[in-house]
Amino acid sequence: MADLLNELNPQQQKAVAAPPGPILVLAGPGSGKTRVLTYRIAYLIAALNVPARQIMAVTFTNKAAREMGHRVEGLLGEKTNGLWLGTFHAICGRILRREAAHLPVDSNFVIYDADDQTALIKRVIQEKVFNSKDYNPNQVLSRISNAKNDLLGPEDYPVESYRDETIQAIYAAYQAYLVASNAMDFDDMLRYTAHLLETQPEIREKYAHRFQHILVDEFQDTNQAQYNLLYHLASHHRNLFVVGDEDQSIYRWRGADYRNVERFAENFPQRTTILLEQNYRSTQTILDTAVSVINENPHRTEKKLFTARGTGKPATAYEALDDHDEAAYVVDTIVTQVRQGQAKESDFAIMYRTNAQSRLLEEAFRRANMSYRLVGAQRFYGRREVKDMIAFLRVIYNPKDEVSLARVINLPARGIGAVTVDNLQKCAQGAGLSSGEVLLSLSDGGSNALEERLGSAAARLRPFSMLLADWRGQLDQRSLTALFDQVLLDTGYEAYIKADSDELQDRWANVMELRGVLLEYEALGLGVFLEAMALVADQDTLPDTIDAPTLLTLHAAKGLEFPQVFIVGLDEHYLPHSRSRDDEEALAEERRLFYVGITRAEDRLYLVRALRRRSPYGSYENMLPSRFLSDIPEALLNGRFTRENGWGKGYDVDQFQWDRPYGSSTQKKAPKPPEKRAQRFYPDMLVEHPVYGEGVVRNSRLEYGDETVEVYFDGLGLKALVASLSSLEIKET
DNA sequence: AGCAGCGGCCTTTTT
DNA sequence: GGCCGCTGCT
Repeated sequence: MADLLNELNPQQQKAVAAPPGPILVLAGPGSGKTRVLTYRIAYLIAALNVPARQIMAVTFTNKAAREMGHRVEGLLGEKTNGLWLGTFHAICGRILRREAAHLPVDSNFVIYDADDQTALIKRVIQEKVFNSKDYNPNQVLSRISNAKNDLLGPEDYPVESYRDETIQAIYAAYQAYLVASNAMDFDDMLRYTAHLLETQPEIREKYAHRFQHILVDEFQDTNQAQYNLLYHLASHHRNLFVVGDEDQSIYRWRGADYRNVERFAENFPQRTTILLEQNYRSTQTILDTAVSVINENPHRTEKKLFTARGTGKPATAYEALDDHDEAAYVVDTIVTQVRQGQAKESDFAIMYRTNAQSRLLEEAFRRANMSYRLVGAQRFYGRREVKDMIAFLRVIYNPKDEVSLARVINLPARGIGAVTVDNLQKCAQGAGLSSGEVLLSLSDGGSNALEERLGSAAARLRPFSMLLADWRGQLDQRSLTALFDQVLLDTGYEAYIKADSDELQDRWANVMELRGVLLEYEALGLGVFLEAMALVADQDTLPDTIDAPTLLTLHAAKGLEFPQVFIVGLDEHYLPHSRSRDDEEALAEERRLFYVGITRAEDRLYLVRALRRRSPYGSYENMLPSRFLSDIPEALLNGRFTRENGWGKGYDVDQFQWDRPYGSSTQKKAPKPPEKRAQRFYPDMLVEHPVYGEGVVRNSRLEYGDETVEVYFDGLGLKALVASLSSLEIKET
């Protein structure tokens, strides 16, 4: 074990070998946070002989958990049986299923994801609210989510207005539906666990005694519920080892509160605080760039970040003509370096503020015939066909699941329309049952009363009710994949999904891929499979084996590192995002997001913006450079950013329709005149540009009343030019 | 009941 | 530009 400590710097050693007790590690980016956590776990097991089963380590992503597990096993040279290592939600799931007797749901509860929540809240709003149009489902959900993160139930929901009263009523009904569906959402998992530990002393004692040591990663991003449950879990041994960095707190919108760091200091006055300031990841120039950005944030304890990695190259500043050009620049830079053998594809990451920004990049990569890894954005599990099949399995597993039942009851269409569904739901409500239970009882012809109440709906529902009962009967008799195949067969889902012509056969391939995943859970059972489906995000399933650049949001980039990093979309309204414009705290968080992005880079950083880009609503808009760019000293940049948009037009905030609350249509944009211009440029034409010189047209398209021409210039690569503005001359056709 | 066509509305980030 | 929900036709 002694040699284990030798691999660490003095500060890291101090943290890893700290005597038991509350420990707060404040760690700058790239300072070996994960390393400290893994070594600490190994140290506890190997040096202090703490049984692995008495250690709990909490991370924010499954990927981080998995990695940490591997690393600990690597250090110890053996399996760590009994160690509780996982995300907050996974660990809560484990506790909640064991302690379901104390919950309003049973241990077969299902977890509702964002889509399920939206479906349910829409239904509640429709049913409960007179002027349902005034209540945006996502807004209401976020209010409910905030309340839950603060451990407030419907009855505690703060009411200051009539609108609040309505939201409170929606919250109450939403919660009642969840319970009736034997379901909970992500926030409930934390809230129920915190509540259990707080109100059930024997449960609290059980876990607080068991877990001698609790370790937490990304502590700055914990919310109130998470803090509370940690506090209770650590209430007996008080060995709480937390690692965090307030400058990397980027989940405030999800209830995260970096003041939990202060709270920790207050609740555990005898804590040890350790600072990790040496960076092992980036060049000094990259660190300086990051610091110049983050230093502008108020109320933070300044850290001196230093590295032994040398000065390095200044960040490249690139100002693209438009968003197409931006994507072309990124791909081109990567292609050039790869071709010249200076780098390999997987060295690169491209980061952006919103998922939607990946589209143009993906297209550019595809055009260049280069593969890429796209993190998140519901790549697989968000697909309709995948969610459909999971919904079937969920209803079979838990027939009370109203949201999943509503999704599949008429899928593919089997003559059960809105009226029939409505009848079923009313009947169920009248009988104090769930819709699924009514269906099951219908299938065995048990209750005449129910049948009578259903009336004509009974006949329409019977075939599906028989199917459902049949599937349920098979649940314990046959393998999961056999059941899956049976559902496909009975529903004719294959023909249905293949009939959807526009997306080729991909959809069916996804269904089969899901079947492949299910195969891995044969031994573990449907419940484990469904929980994994709910809690395992797409980014956790990415094969990191392929040699390709990674596309990801700035949020998803936290905790990762790459030799070369592009941060694109460095324009006002994107970073900082326009939704944060009027809120100082939110703006500070946008800045931290930028900081997180910069500090992912090991060797090279590219800061990219575009003079004009497509707004979320379709039209093209002139952009202003991100305010954060002006905080970076020019000496740290190779290249520079203009201070105004490049189109001579004055910048006018009001031209951004996505800034204005919808509904206030005072300045409805005049529809663009459908000015039809003839296309002048075609692929392979030889053209001359006053600045770039001679080039070959790769592609050209008419859009938004103008012609966008992609021209390949020797030595410069691909440029996207706007024909009417760039005085391109045709030299040869 | 189901489908096509249309208009309004919307997009931040994720376990 | 794209989704979703509504409407009106079959």
